[in-house]
Amino acid sequence: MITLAEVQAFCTVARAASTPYTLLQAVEGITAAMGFRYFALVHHIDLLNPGSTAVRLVNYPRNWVDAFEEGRLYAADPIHRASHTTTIGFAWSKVAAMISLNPRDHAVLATARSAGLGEGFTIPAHVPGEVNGSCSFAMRTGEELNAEQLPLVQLVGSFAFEAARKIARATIAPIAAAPQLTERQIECVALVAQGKTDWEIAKILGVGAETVTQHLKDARDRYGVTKRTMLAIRALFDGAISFTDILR
Amino acid sequence: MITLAEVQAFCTVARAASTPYTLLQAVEGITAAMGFRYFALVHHIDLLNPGSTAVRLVNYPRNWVDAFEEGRLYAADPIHRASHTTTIGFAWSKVAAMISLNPRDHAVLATARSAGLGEGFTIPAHVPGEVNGSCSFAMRTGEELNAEQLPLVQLVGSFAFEAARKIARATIAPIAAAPQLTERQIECVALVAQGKTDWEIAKILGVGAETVTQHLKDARDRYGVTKRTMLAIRALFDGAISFTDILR
DNA sequence: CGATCCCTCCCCAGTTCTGGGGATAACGCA
DNA sequence: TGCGTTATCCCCAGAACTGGGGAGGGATCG
Repeated sequence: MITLAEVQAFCTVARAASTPYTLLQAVEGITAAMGFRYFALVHHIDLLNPGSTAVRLVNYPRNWVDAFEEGRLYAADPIHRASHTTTIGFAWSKVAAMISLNPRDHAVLATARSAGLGEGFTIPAHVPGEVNGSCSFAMRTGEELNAEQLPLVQLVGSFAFEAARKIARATIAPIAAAPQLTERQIECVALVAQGKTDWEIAKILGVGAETVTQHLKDARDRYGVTKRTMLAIRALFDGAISFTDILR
Repeated sequence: MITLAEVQAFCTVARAASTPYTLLQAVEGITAAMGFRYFALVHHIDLLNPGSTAVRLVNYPRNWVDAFEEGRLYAADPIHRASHTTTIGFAWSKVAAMISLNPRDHAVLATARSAGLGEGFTIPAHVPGEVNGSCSFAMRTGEELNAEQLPLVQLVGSFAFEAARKIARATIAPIAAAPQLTERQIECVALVAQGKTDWEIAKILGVGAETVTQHLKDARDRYGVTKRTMLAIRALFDGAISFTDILR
């Protein structure tokens, strides 16, 4: 049984880790200390740039990893799918109650079992605008989870993922400084992000359609982009608008 | 100083709570036990929107809540914005290092302080396809956080939010079940998010422009949207694409 | 006072999207 | 074998966007 003090120590180490290798060692250590055999700290795919900035620390059995990649299971993996429906960790044995499993899912789970993966616990990690991720810990086939310590396992998973995320993010070049939009421009951009046309935005704001067109023209200029889609995404990225503004 | 056992007890109670009131009482109790005075367990949505059934358990000072709603600060609240950039809890004093604060943000924070809200700690909660949420705990002005116990506070926040989410799930309309796009569709959407035209995307993918148009047509259909801007933002929100795919 | 910024409105030409309607071929699944 | 899904290509008409140009009024600031 792991203690809170050990978790806090791991937290400190993880937070200070500046390379994947440092973090990997820390995760290996705490995985064993928690009584687990395997871990997988991953972003759920990055189809466009595989490997580049995506988080990926795994010590699963080799034959399972191979099967996973060969079968392109990352998008369909039921554990990953289940992790997209919750904010806290869950035991793999509870997955059937979280999502509906199709025959293919059962096949995936069976393959995992035959590769030596037993019961596991997965902590989801989502940030709007980032590929979904998760941190999983697993036993060998036949061993049982210690339900008592699962809250601590969840903490470890959260800290581990955030540490990996920070390391991955550090490798990304900073984007150009965010220009300041005027209030009116922000209102227009927020409505653009909702898929409104210039005419609709004009009605909503109570001004002429040409005025809206002009505000968006100016806003595009400030960001140095030529498409309203890019405008919306840049504004979203630097916080000029938020998902909260857009989706209801 | 709260103990792990107390957190686990709260976890059990929260998990079993079936009404907002039961949960509210549990949260009130643990808030005090952790040495906090205030809590806010909320979905980040338009609070004034009538008929909204989102999570909302708050005991912040009355005058702050009023100012918050009157000024429609929920969308711009820097604490909420900061919570959209991380997977783990953070102290409010660290917000300036997480996002860039504009004059309006400083005004919001000043208003909060003058309403009696001191230092606080916020645990983000995001599920793909659902509105963002968070669980915050705050002290009175002048009191200090106990850094030692923040990991436990984070656990409490996570469990509390998930419990509230479960209670509200029956009544919350998800933004829409996140549809699964095909690989090709995702590639097209990612390039759309970069501001590329159909013709440019066609060149990049080495297919005809009509094919790209068709993929985007299909993708829009799956999300039930009519504009490519909305398509890009929805795909971004539920993790089909990410900012790192888009911005260099 | 002039300079600068913001909001408002207008015109125009060309490009790009969007929503209809088609079609063919490959693949896996039942 | 047939059925569904995916990827590829095609046509068209109308709506929407984009990048030029210009102009007036109000506010602020030095």
